[in-house]
Amino acid sequence: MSVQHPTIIRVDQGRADVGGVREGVPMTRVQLSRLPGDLVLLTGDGEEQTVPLDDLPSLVGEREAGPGPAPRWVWDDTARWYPPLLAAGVRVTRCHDLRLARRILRRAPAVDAGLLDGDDADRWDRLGPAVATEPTLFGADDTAEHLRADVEDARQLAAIAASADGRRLGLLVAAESSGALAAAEMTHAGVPWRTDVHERLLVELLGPRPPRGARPRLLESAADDVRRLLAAPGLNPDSRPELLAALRRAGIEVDDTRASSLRAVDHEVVEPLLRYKKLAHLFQTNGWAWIDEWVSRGRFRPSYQPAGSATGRWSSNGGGALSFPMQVRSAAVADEGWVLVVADVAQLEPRVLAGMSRDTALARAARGADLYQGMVDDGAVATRQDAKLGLLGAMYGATSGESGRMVAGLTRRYPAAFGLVDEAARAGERGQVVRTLLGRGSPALGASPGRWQEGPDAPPDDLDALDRRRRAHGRFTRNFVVQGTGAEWALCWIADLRNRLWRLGGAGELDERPHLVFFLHDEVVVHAPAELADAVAAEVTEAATGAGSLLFRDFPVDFPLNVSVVASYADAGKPGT
DNA sequence: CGTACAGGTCTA
DNA sequence: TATCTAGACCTGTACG
Repeated sequence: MSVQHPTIIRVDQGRADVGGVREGVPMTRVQLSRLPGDLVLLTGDGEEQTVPLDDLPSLVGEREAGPGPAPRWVWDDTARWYPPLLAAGVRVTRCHDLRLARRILRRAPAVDAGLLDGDDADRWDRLGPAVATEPTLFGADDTAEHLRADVEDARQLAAIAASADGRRLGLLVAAESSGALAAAEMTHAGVPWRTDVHERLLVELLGPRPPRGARPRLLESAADDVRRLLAAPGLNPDSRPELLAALRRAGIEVDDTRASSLRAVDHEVVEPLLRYKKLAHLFQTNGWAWIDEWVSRGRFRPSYQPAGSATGRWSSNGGGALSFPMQVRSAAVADEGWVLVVADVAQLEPRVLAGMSRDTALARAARGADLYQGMVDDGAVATRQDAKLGLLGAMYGATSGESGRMVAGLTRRYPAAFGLVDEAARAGERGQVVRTLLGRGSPALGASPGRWQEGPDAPPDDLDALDRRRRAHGRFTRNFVVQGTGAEWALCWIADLRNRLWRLGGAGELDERPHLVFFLHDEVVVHAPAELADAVAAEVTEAATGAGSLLFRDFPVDFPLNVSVVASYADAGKPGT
């Protein structure tokens, strides 16, 4: 029934091990399909087997333990299958996430979409991400019931094999699937969190925890100061109209109540008002209620959604992992005898741009720890700040101002790199699809999840609006190729790192060994026994090198890391980008 | 009454 | 002469 394709990803340099695929060793694929009545259908190697859902963890655990190589588990959604396995203490080496892979293949320009048609194709297309819930073996949610993983797997493998971009798409799908494993594992393990430290911080800044619905004491006193200085006794500072009116009455002319606008005003109310806003934000987004909801058993467990944004970057739908505020990072503290190894890539996207455009001049500037300084040393720009402005302008599509002027000058110096983003922008303006290095396609012009996407009044009839829209889409596609390829680099990085950490030692479960606890675009946090700190730091660095050679093969681009070994996340050194 | 949006603040 | 990318999430307010 199942079609066997040896999906071997050749790794040309380094020993990066993205999908857990070792060179030359064909992997056995085992497809898991949910059947009615709490049953699971296992297929693969031409065999079929039906087992009760409850038996799955032990079955998977045995295959993972050996003696032979662990299979690649093929399932509809990692977020649906993996949390229960983790809860049962079972770690999986490799998988193929059919939902994520299908989204990639559906949009990939290099894939023949017809090869993805067939039984239940529309249901596969509509499959949304499983919501992270309690790690029980499936709830009442049966949206994926009856979907045959083996049938879909065969379609996807055929589509990849037939594509001119097959090697790259194969790598992308493997990396994406590994990322999904890492995401589930990070939510499972969680960031070590000292609630007592967090609460002490809250009490210090806000006062004791107030009863439900009330403001904490120091927040209320900031509000009182504002009311007094504006002579507005009943003012609710949370209400924009009220606040704006009160400011005007006091002779303060501002168009909005943003902190940056207020800072420009010379008036004694500014200080308490800014203080109020800062404290209110802390109270509302990372206060006691946040602890209640997102911290359990000493761990902060945000939920990640791999490829949640169009570019392939992860998004988050709970816990706010994407805006993990600096202010409370001091509560992220390693366990006794353990450390946090925090690593982030310096200037990821400019480096990725140098690699994908094979711009030798920019790659030369990227040699070393500071790409912007490299551009200065190269004589391309006068200052580091100019280099940064120019590069960011090129990647974001700046046309005016200081940034826009820098772009013009740098285009002559780095024609390949700047030409690549320019071409992506022009393609987007023409309404064409662009792709990342590994072949992820951008959403079509009308289909972007924007505010105007559909409805009878969708196409603006005036030409100005239409033109603005096309240019905005051009800026989007311009950024898409770089941000998306950056996301692919990061995916390869954590996929490889995840396996390196597992091999690093220990015999226990995932959270008894060095393991990933946090990932955010270009930064990772590993929780590890103190005596393994140096080894972890080395693996993090080697994984970064491996990711570079996976993406750019023989074209040399440096990806230097800032690595800190710390007790508390707040102590991690973060040199500016 | 519930939902949608606007405006704000945080992140890379 | 001008807003230069991608997100989450909170509140108050307008709307159906």
